[in-house]
Amino acid sequence: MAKKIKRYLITSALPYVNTVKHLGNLVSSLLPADIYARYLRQRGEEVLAVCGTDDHGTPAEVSALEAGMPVEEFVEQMYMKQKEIYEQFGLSYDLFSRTHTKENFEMTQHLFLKLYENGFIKEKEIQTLYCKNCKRNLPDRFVIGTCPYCKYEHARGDQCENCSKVLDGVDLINPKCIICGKNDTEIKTSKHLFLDLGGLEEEIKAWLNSHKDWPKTTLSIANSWIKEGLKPRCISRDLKWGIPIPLDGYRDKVFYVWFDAPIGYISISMEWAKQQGNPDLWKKFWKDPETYVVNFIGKDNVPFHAITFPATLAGADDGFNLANYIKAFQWLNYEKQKFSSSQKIGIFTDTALQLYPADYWRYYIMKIAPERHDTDFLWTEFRDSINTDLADVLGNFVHRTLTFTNRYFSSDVPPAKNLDKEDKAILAKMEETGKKASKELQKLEFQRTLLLLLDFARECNRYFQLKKPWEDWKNKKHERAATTLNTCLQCCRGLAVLFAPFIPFSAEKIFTYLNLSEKLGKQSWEALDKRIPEGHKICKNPEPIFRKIELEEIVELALEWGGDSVKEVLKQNPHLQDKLAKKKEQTKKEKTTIKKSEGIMTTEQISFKDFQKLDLRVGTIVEVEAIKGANKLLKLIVDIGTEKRQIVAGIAKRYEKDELLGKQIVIVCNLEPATIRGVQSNGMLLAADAAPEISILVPLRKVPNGSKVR
RNA sequence: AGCGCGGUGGGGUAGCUAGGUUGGCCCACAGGGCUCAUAACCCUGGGAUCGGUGGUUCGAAUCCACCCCGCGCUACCA
Repeated sequence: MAKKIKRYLITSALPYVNTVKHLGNLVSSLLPADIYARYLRQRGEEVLAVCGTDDHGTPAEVSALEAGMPVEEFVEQMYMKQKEIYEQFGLSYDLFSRTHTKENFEMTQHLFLKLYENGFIKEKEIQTLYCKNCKRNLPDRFVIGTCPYCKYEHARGDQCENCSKVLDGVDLINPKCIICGKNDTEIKTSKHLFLDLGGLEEEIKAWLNSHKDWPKTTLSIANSWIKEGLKPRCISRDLKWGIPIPLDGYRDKVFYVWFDAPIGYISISMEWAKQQGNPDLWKKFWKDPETYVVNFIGKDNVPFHAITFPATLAGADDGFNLANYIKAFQWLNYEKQKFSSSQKIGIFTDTALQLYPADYWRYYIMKIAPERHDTDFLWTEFRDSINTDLADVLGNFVHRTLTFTNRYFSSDVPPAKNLDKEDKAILAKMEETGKKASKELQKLEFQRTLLLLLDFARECNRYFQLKKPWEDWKNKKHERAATTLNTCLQCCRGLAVLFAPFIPFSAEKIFTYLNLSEKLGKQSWEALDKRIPEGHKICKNPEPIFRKIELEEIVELALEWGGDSVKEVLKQNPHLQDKLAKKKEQTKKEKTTIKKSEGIMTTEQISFKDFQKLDLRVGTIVEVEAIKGANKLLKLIVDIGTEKRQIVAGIAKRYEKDELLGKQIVIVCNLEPATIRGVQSNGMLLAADAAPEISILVPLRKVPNGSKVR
């Protein structure tokens, strides 16, 4: 931190292109980067803030296949969509681009060749799978099959999620292509390229050690990688979608997505420079050591920003700046659950904008930003924060000041004469808040900054209340009331300046109502001694800045999108119960329809004979036991009449021992045995999979154990 | 199982890496005030054995040990 800072380069983790992102993605990298950038620009600093979509990798290809579109087109569309959403959120990047650009191709290939020249690229022959039917190589998750270790049948080509053993696609028993679902594969041997992280370990270690002030999240994850020792990582893939490898013998391969993605930060800066008409402009941000580089990321991204990307730059040895600060955020949960794109849990950025103004989201999620540990998005807290902090405290102070000025001083900023102790105190508090908050934000402490700002807003209300200008007016002490209101108007201006990075749209509104012509984006927190001149006309018809959120609204939203935090609210507000019941029914219906249309129903018919192959029988659960080392699995002993069967079921998350004991269930008796987590499973129970809910099928009436099911 | 994070009044949290006046803040709750304002704002109050046990210390929410509970990760999901 001792270095001289001339300018700032700010990066947000590049959002992956295949889906619309949720609030969790927003809070961990996109939004804080914007707030920081806005704050610095207000201070008059030279700032370059870049971001863009991460376009390559197999998930994009899979999504494109599902959508029935060429990858290129699909990715282009998703890029446009995401870009538009972020603009609506007020994210003020100097450029929001993507990684599928000419610039990124060039820079990625350039850095790779440097690494190659410097001896940090290793070649190794490995075996990979190829689907003869699709005529496609099957790296990583393009293939599933049975795990050779635990016999789990849906192990992926990179790892078995059941026993967590790291796999190679060729290890899988009965490997299947996920595109065509067929086992028409063959093993191919080919050479691949590896980034020799081990050779760069000392350099990375030293760099990490020189940054003890980084968030604990960043350091602990990075250090655990170091502790395990850095192994070579494969950076090539037998795919078409990606950046081609510029090396003989590898020209039919592309770079693995994690290699080219962070290089996007550089290439997007280059694109920006071109747009500025000065193609070399990016160099002062990336190559001048007096630039301060900050990465904003979620905790999953730490290895790439604290290990592999710096290793890439260090190994290329081409004068690129490494990050000076890596701000890693933990997870934002949604109503105590994990945000999940695949399971559609949580609020997504496009939906959010349809529900409430961007500033509402910006404010609340930064207020609860997971800076030190995971936090929860709760509808009830969302409403409380918006209503209390924004509407009551901030918005209402501004509104009462403006209204008073309009009514009693015919919209003129009244003169301030003979400032007393309290007048001076509140103005001093404003300047002090600016300085203190500035210090916090320079340390990237977002929540602490916000608390300081809010504290000042409360102080403003306290001041108004204490000075009672309405009383002064009635008692003909007009001059005194004038001084109070003048002071309040100065505070309104200060509040707008202070809150601007967090809620830019609303801050701008305040400036408009104050009828100020100066640029809000240029007002430094550390220069809050500027004053609106006496006699300045303010806007005549100010509206409340923030509309409050009704209780009913969030109850409905929680019902629609899920959320337990409103349960307590409902208990206390029985009149909302009816609404709940009706809505619930409706949602249920909708959900069922969705499931039906979404679920892939097979069109392939089977004969009755085929069906008869299944030996389904009723049994009673007589024993239940947790399986050590597995948090989803239970070992069940089921009495099926002729014998007691041991089966393993992945239901531990939803079922307790007591709920299961003595219940009759249906099991598949002639399923081939499997060993799961070291425990034999001789059959499978039937249950409806409505993730995350699991509902076990039971016979409606009691029947003898062993009864056949058909 | 390993790793990470957490367990603070009814809810949400700060503090805890540098241990020391009455454990801070927001919401909710109770009482009061005010009426300029979006039924807002202001004041006062009740309420916590700081997950448990043991230890270090003159002194621990804060350090150490063990244990219990929750969550997450171990997958290129922020």
